[in-house]
Amino acid sequence: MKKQTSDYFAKTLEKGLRVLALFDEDHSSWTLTAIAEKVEVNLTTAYRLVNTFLELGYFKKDPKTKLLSLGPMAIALGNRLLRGFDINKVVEPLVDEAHYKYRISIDVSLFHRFNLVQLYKKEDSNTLTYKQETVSEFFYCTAMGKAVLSCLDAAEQEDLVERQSFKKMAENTIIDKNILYRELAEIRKKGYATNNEEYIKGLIAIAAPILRRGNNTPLGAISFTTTILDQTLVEFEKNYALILCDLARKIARKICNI
Amino acid sequence: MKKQTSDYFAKTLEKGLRVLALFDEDHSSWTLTAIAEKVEVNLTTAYRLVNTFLELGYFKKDPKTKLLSLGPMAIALGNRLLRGFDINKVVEPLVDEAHYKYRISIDVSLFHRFNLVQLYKKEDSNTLTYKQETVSEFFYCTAMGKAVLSCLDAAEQEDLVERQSFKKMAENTIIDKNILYRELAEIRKKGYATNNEEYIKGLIAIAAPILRRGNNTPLGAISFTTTILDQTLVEFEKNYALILCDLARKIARKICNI
DNA sequence: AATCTACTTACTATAATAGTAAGTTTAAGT
DNA sequence: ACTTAAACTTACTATTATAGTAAGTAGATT
Repeated sequence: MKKQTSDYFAKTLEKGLRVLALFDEDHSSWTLTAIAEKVEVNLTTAYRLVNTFLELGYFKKDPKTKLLSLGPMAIALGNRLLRGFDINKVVEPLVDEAHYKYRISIDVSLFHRFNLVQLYKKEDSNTLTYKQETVSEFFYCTAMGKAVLSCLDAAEQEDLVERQSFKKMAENTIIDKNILYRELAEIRKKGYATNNEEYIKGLIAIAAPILRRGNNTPLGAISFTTTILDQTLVEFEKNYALILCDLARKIARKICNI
Repeated sequence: MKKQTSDYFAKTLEKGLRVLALFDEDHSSWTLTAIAEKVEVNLTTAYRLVNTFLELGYFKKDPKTKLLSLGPMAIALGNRLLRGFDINKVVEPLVDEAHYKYRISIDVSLFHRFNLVQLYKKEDSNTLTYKQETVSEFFYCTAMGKAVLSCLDAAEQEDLVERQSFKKMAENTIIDKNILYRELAEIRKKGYATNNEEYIKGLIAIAAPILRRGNNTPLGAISFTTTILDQTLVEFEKNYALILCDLARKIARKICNI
């Protein structure tokens, strides 16, 4: 969080966006009270925001239950936002191609303000899957997170590591900073990171950083995911590590200018 | 446009949403001045809104050109909005299935406040395509528009017809209201509408209304689109009209409660 | 160097919003 | 059917955020 007390910051807009961001596939409807609580605004303020969304067609309200959910205009906006993002035009076809060729679950995220923001995801429909956060702060226990961490300079790396919760997510979660630092050094040499059931039991992944051209700072990361029911991590690495790193470089080359 | 002078309408939020909605695949970057003009706000106001989006990560700004484009948070929002809309969960698989089975371009839109808002689209990648608006007010010259018009009651139908511009979009565009009314009556009987190069030269389509259960008012429409390079309208109708109407009914059955 | 254009900042009157509190509706329990 | 509680809606104002004017700055172009 920054200052945001500047003369040039529209607070009402920020609150509105926070309301809008409450809605996702697991939370497709909300009560007014819940919105007011989550966004931390007065009930009347929440009412005004919600009413604005209703008037504009972004929300709809069940007349009986008063439950609020997204309306047609929200979809139109969602469509536009995804298509209006120039990177998507580049990343989508590359990811789709690899997905159809190798039949694996692929995920591309951008590194942004201490978060990994999901840009594009392609899942194999015949495999187990897991709920992916669109904005995640789990750098210490995910392949993508470690991939990004590994190629930050020392100061930034430490800064980000210090922000981690080091909560034990699964049996293999690394909760010792020193072990993590050692692994990060190795990842940097190898060029890609692994997730050996460190986030969710049974879930394994490999991920490579997508590097900015020139200064080699991480722009984001790409990961391949599967489960131990399908193959072992060793097999997975042997089969796909090269392809993964190659794809990461391809994407980096195409989106030099962000 | 409604009153919107109510105590319970957040004007700043509305303006912000108007700014956000400027971005789409054809307009992925804007100058501040252009935004101020389009949204019809003072330059300073535009600056404040834009700055808010920048602070929050929804926009990014090219430091050299000052051009504004969407940032990672906008993608995250786009993803959430599309996934948070419960109807999508129902419509997507049905449309995808039909698309893969018949290899045609399918478009599902919702009827909302005198507009058709695109909900989901699946295009055949090997055919010619056209720029599709996510929100369109062309009811008189599109198959989906006519499909929706055809099943409104007399008063609403007239209301909506009166709102049309009747601009000559292509050679076959219907610009005579009486001819349109006659065609709408026929469409109602047939159960689906056609577009015989009335919107864009070479583009043909068939569309069926998606009807609310119970009162039979139109909730939206579904269309199949192709070009005259691929088949004639007569062939297209013969091949797909039944499938189309069937799919419309299937979707209607699933989304009874919106 | 001069000029133009587009962006950024400063300042303040005005209009928008936050918050309190008082209605109102709806649902559930008696 | 009546009572109560919870959630939503509306009314009212002090306060604050925002709009708009205007001045200043940076970058590009001549």
